[in-house]
Amino acid sequence: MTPVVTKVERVAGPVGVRFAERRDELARSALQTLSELGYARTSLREIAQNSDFSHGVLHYYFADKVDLITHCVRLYKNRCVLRYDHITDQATTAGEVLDLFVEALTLTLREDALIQRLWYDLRLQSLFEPSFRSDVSLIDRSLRDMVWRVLSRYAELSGDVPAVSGDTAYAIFDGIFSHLIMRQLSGGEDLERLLSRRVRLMFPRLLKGGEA
Amino acid sequence: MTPVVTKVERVAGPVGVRFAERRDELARSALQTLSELGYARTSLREIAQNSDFSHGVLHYYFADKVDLITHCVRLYKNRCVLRYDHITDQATTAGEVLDLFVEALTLTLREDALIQRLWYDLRLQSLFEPSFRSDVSLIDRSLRDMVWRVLSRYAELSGDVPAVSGDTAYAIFDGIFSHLIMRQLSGGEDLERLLSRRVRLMFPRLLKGGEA
DNA sequence: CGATTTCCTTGACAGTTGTCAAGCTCCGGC
DNA sequence: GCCGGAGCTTGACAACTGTCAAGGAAATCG
Repeated sequence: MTPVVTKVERVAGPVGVRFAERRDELARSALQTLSELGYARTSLREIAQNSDFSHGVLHYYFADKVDLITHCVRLYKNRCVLRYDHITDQATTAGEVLDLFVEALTLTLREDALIQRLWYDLRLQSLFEPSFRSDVSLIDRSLRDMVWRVLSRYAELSGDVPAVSGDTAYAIFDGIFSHLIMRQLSGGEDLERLLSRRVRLMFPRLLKGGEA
Repeated sequence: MTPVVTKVERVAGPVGVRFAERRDELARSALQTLSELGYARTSLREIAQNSDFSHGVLHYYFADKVDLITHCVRLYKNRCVLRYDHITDQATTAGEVLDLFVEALTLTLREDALIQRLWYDLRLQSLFEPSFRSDVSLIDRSLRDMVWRVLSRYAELSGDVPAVSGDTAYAIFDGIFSHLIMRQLSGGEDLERLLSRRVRLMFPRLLKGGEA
């Protein structure tokens, strides 16, 4: 649980900015705690305990629990999409697209497995708690678009055309990736190699390949 | 929440059997409540309220909450695998395998979406709560094997060979199916058609297709 | 029929939860 | 330098949680 107890220092800047920055800081801390314990097991008091503040602060900066978690989800989104943004711009060959995509996925698998698990958790919770739904489905769409951009670019540089829709492609890679995340968190080994193999195997199979 | 308040009637048979049957009955009722509210929002009292019994009974038949939910998961497994068992035996052509598989998936999408959502929920919870892990991963393996049997049979009847491992095939169809379940529960329309299209599109692409 | 086991209800417990209000501390402006 | 308010802590609340024990009802068996 790693309770980091540093000195609370008041940040500079106008009131509105300070408020927004504390919100972000608290949400980042909450994101950490949530990713370790999961939605069902995380209380506001636990979140506060793992931050530099006491539990009352959370209601000074957030209206209620839903407000906080919603803000966490929004924060996650920014971090998440960032890692995949450069791929389509930077790559000049189909192989390069694939390499960069695999590299980005590998990095996420290696370093952000807990956050990823939390994303799967919150996405599911949004099916029970409609308050989260709009924020979650916004992220979901942006992930789908990311996958679609990558696949489209890969197809384009291969002189081909995708054989599946963006939704389908996203669902497929989401399935492959989430299963590897789950295996990793269950103590699996050598999953980065599996990830690379599976993604590289699937990409060419998602193109039309000249056939009607 | 549909609280069904019927008369409690004592079942016949020897003590051991009666005990097991009450356990199943309570677990089935719990399964219903869990699938409506989700793991995080379901309490033992809520489960009891939606059954014909009072909340004390649960501790007469189950050691604790984990014991109950574990039993729920086991019950789910039996119901789940049943629907896909006949496919590989019954089908005599590749097209028939595909038809029966799509039909079974469609039925689950249409009638068991809530239970399916619960399965995804509990599978994720098992990543936080190791007590569930062994039961969950047992079901996960049996689902993977089911998908693998279907794909293998499809390949065999096509005079071909699968191009992907059982894990990969399961991950892909799990991704496709779970995304459709989520969309359905978010109020999506015409998803059975999408399901059929996507599964039929993917099957031939998961075969070697004569190439090395 | 009476006694005993089985089954179930009720009520209570200690702990936890989200929420909020009273009040403290300390910075920034007058 | 002092005062107002922003920022934070503390403590309290009602509701809810899993768990358990005492005891009643009902069926079974001698």
